[in-house]
Amino acid sequence: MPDIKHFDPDTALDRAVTLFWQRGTDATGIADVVQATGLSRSSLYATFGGKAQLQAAALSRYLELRSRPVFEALAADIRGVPAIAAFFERLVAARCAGEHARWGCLVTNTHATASGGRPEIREILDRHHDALRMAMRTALETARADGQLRADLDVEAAAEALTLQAYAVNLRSRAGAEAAVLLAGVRAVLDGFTTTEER
Amino acid sequence: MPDIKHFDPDTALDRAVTLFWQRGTDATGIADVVQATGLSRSSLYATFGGKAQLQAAALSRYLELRSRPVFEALAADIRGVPAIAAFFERLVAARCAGEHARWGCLVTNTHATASGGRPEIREILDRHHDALRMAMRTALETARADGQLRADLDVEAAAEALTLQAYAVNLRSRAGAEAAVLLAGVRAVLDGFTTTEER
DNA sequence: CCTATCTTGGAATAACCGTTCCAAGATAGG
DNA sequence: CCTATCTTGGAACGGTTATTCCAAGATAGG
Repeated sequence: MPDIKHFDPDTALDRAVTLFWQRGTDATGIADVVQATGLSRSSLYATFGGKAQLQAAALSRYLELRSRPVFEALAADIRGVPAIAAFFERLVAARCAGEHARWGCLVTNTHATASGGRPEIREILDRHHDALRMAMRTALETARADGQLRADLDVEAAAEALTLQAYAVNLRSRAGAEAAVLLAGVRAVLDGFTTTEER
Repeated sequence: MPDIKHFDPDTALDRAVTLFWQRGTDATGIADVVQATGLSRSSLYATFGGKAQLQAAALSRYLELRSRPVFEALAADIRGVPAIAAFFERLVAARCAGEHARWGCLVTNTHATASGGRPEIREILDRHHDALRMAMRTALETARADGQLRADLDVEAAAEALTLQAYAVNLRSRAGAEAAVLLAGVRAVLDGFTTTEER
């Protein structure tokens, strides 16, 4: 009996993700979302229920659609250290050039915002952090099994360090940092983890 | 002949710094600054000239008063790698406990905000980045002269890497990261830079 | 003491924020 | 085709935003 939605919620959510990602969540108004999606305020509120929930949904969708696949590719890459290097090369490239250049990472950006303190948002930030850290750990363990790593390296700590390094790359790229500089920094960390023979 | 100011501009600016640092610049309204400083809107605008300029002044003051002294202490510390380790230990301690716990770093936070794109703000961010990187480089060169570093370490790249690591510590601490985890990550990076005999 | 000149307090303003509401429109089962 | 039920467009709302303005007050040189 009832009417059905005249639009695709996921498509609309993707538009919101783009806005929040590029301009910043706090700087993006509902009016901007209305204009970008083409749908009305009524439909927006009926579907997502307010800006806070829309932000949480957008952040979660960014994590699952933008971050997760890359993390899974890293964890599945059996090359070890070269897999991690490739991850960072593609990360830096995406952050400094192309369609999303200088946008940073929506999750990383959210860390510094006021909304980053809300429990529901915080939970997504932690989920993102754990996902990346675990992927790094898997890649490092593969590298260890292949004898690519220093014997005394703490894999757990190294995974955390690389995850932190990725956050900083996201952050600094938004402020215009050069790709070569970011890559050199990442490589310095990675080189410190590998065996002398590997270098 | 004219009247003089009935307040100390620097004291008022410090109050603004505290607000921007804790709550976030975008989330802090002029009304909040008025209340925290105790002075009126007229005096605020006559002295600082609008929120954008107030933000730039506050960010610059944070850099000179909060960051710069710590950077200079790092550069002046002749211990080398232990000096860098001490820098990070105090950083993590300050970010996770005490008066400013979970506030992050005002400069780091600003990277992710919309205002971080404005040229005047961007210039301060770069100034901060260069200051920390140079301090790291000086400490690393001291360490190198003392034979504490791996022979093939690129000091320039290592300084960038440590600077990036500091940003990530600032960022993640605001989201509630544990001090021990952050320290372990930092130590993993630092251990990778030192000679095997030092470990 | 007087007056030119700045500072100060606080009201006023216009734009914008997220959110709500309701009449009109669209849909699909009966 | 009819109708119950949801969706949609768009106006409206109260609150907050940064900013401006002006009369009243304070200051210090003459």
